[in-house]
Amino acid sequence: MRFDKGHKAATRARIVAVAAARFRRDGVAATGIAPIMEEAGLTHGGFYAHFESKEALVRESLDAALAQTRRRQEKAGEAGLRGRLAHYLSAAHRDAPAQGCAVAALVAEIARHPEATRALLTARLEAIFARYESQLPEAVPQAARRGRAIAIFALLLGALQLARAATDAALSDKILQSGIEAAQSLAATAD
Amino acid sequence: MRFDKGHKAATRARIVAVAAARFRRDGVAATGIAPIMEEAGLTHGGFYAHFESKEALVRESLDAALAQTRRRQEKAGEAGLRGRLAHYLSAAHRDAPAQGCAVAALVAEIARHPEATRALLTARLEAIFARYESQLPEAVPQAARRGRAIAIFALLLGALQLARAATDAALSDKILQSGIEAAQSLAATAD
DNA sequence: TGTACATCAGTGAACGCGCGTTCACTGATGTAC
DNA sequence: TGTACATCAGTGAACGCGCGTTCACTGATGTAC
Repeated sequence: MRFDKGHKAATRARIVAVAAARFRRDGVAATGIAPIMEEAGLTHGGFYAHFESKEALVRESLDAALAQTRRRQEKAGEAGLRGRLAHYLSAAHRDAPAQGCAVAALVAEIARHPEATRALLTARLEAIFARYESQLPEAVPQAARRGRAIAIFALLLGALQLARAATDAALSDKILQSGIEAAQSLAATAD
Repeated sequence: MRFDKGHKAATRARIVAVAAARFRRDGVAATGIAPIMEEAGLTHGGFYAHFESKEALVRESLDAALAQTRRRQEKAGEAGLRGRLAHYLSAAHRDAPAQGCAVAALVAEIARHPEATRALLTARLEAIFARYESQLPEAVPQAARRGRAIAIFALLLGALQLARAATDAALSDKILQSGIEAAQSLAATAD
């Protein structure tokens, strides 16, 4: 069969979207090419017409996932850093890893991936840090801003992971809440 | 052949030690039974005389890894919380995940594991939080102590993961340093 | 207008490989008689 | 003291399965003549 112009690009985008969700939900190593292609409505043989390797798909879908959550975070962050923190450490975010922050879901696994994938993540991290930094109150002095932004993001990411792993619901909620409070404290402290 | 009394227990401990290192270094999903057994000097067929399943080994080695690093952290923490933070976010810890904190290496992956494994991790997290809480300065009021301890650990864990993923050495060092400073700030703030 | 051919996204079978798990067997030693 | 047997940690081959990757092929449409 012959296809519409733009058909292949649409298929490719569908594969990336499926992969972005499944990698975050199940991890990269635990997710096969065949199940991804099947969920995209295709047979697995066609994969290599779109991507050079599984690792190339990892990079594409990591990028897509981060762009997706960035848009959502920007919206939540319109009301300031406080809204951004509450959004990141919400029960909804904890309970929907497939649609959530790819850094929280995959950073430890990607640290073991090839240089190219780690380099892409590093570039995206720089942008994330810059966004958090720009929302810090003016009272935080220039020299401390970048470090503070990094620490706040590390805290959010760690707390989200802990909250996801905990089997005790009360503890999980407590972790989220403690994370928000501590992040606010870090943002507000001037020294 | 017949073996010494205690031989089987020694073999079992060797398997657990190898697994504890490899799981932290490569992740659970990316580590096979056969390579673990081979590194322990055995053939893979004997595995099920020692463990009910791979998942049982995951639990045993998670426990062993946490007990090992706990001992090391206790030593670093003798000089107080400050020593503990510096030890956790040291370049040495970042560069040796196989011998480091199992929570930082595996929490996201374990969040996707069966209930029994997550429950074990949850119990160990409670103990970790309690240890951090006990080292907070007395100035931190009672009602805030537990949340503060949780947030500090989340911050350390997130910063260590970010530092491990970053390909830029200067950024990686900056992440560690920012984590230490922010954790100290969280520990010291009384409000 | 009608025929022949080129295009190319997707199919489906196959490649070698490692996975977790099972199981019949080995063989050195200890125990029973 | 000497023989027969029980023990059991570890071996090695095999199970079915899914992995990432390759490739000859399909078949509907567009283009050339």
